[in-house]
Amino acid sequence: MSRGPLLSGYEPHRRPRSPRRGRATSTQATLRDVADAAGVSVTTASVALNDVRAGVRVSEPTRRRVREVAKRLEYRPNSVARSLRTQSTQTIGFISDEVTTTPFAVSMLAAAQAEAARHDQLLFVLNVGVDATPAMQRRAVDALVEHRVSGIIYACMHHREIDAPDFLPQRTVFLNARDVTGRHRSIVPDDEQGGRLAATALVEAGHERIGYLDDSAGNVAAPLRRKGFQDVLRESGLGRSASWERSATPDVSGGRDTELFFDLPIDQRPTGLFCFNDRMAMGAYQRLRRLGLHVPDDLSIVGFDDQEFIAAELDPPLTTVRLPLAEMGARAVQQVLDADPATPDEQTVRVPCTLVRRASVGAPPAVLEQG
Amino acid sequence: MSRGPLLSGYEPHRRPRSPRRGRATSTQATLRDVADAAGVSVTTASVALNDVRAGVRVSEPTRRRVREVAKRLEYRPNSVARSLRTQSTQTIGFISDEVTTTPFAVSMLAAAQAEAARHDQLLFVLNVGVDATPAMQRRAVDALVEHRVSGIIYACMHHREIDAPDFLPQRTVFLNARDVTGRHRSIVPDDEQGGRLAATALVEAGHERIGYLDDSAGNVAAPLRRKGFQDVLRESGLGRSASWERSATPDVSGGRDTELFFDLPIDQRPTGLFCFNDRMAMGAYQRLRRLGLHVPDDLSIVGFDDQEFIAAELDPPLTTVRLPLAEMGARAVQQVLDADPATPDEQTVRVPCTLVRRASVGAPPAVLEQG
DNA sequence: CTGAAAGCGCTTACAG
DNA sequence: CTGAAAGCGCTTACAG
Repeated sequence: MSRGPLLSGYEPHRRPRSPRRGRATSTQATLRDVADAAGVSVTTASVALNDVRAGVRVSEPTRRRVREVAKRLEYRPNSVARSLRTQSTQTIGFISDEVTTTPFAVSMLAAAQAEAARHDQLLFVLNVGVDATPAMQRRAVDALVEHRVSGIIYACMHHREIDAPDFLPQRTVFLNARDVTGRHRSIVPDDEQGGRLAATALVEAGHERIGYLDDSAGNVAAPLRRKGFQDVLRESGLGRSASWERSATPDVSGGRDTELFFDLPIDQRPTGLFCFNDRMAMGAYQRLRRLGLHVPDDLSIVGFDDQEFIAAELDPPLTTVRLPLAEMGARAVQQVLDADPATPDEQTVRVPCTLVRRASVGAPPAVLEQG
Repeated sequence: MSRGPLLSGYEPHRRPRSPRRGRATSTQATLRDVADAAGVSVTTASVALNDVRAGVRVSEPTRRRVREVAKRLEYRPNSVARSLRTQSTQTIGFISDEVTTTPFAVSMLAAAQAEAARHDQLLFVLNVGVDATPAMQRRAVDALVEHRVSGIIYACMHHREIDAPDFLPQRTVFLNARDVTGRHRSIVPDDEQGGRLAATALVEAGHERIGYLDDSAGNVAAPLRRKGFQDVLRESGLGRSASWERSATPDVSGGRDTELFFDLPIDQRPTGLFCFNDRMAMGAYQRLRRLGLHVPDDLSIVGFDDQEFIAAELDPPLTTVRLPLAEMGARAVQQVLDADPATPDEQTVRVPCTLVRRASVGAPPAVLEQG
């Protein structure tokens, strides 16, 4: 029954309505077109194509015929009509606080989209700046609500805490941000556990004096990472010294321009350093280089983020903690689609980080061992 | 007329239909709800809210009343219904060949979304891998077509040439890719002009022997950049030598592991180097460093891409050519929305690159001048 | 197994 | 200036 390609002749429409129908150009075939061409009712065509109660609702030959016609006419169901009828668009809104703008956290988006596709959902992606006014945010949310998305994911580039505005629909989940009102579910990385990972990597390599280059910009991740880091040091019975801790802007210049501990007597300086993020670590590399020092011979370094094009490309490649951004993105979609609201104590999901071992961690300098 | 917040009482629905309507929870108000509460017909409510022929179609007092009620009920028009009726979803599909996955070209997406918002359009974002089979691509396109997007943007991470599959709707535009069938419009960066920019920067700094580290991976941008580069050298009356040209994989290792020209006699080596991209330039930095050489004192370097977190963060910061990704993304949306199909010779839009001057270009080493 | 009918929530001629 | 009616393209009781 292959009567040639695209839009070949079939029985003319019985439909008397629009005279515009020349069918010359590529008007999309409707379900009615299919039904007419197959000689069945629209009801039957619908059922046949959707396989509702397959085999019993519609006879197999009819089903086949409808499907063949649909194929021949290149029928594509109109999900707009379907959505209106079923009161369900297969659609999720993804609002981002710059994640689409900054390469940094884009894997959240990619993973969210992939997970959405797995559930036959499409993603509307909307970028509002970090500095968006409430009015701008509201406009973004409204656009999504008007399109009747089944839920909204509000994603942030950096782990943040947010006082959720009240114009957000019930079915909103925060991604890489925690809603402090507790009204919405939140998915965040487990920064504290990540900090533990970093410290552990250094401790296990034999370091006993470990410094920390902290963030001075007030990221909510900072105290968490620091806590995990310090807990491990304490549990390992290692000392701490205020002179081993520094803080700076969380970027390359922060890492490069911060004076480290090389003014300390050689037997009192840290032999390992944990940096709040990879960019600071990159800056620390640059500073060491200017000092004629080497990683990891003179100083072992652990970063945070496993940032693409940085961590793996540094010389030597950086050992770092990887944020579970992809998993977080996927989880966000699952949460949005998940019917039952989480119990209160499950409102915040913390996804664990992983350690990526590369070449920036080595044993402590031998000369210092005996110091 | 502020009768309290959300869903406060108004005249009960005359609508006898669904008994499900408890209105207890947050059911979205419909236009009919608004009309009932305002004591007008649905027609009038629609016209009042949409400002059709403002002032003449509906009296000002009526208009105001309807709007007040709409506000009180937190009415949000249902664009699904509107789309079905008007046969126009305000929606564009953005299919990406990994752009959402790789931080690299994400600004195309961000700019496209911003431009779309400017036209009251929402973007469906879909990521298909570079290695997606035709069947997978088709599924992505179908999903978009079923949602009746008004057009599709097919974005590629790297400048490519594509033989457009025939299942793409007419209104598709390629972004960062050229459709070789000529059936669709394409927006690409002007790599040749970018190559000219790079060469010019070096020539103007006084370099007379300029090397090129080319891409060996077959990127379509490579011959274009090389041509622009070489044209400028020729026009400047500078010589060329095969021994000044190398090619390697377009990443950090490619730049780092390629032997440059330091085996040549000092008065015959290039004093400037143009790298196919920033990552190769980053690799070249690393190699020079191992050789104990400095940028730009020993070698001036120009990259390509102005890649975030790399170009500006290198030590010294890299002079490079910036791809007009944001402008390209915005143009793509304009093209999709643009009713009149371009004339054949306008099928491909080439957007110019810009030079970003930083610190990796200096004068040629003095010692070599006299060579 | 099949079809006629209602209705999702809008917009837009059309008639008053 | 206002409203009743049709219809966008589907799905889904409901009745045969």
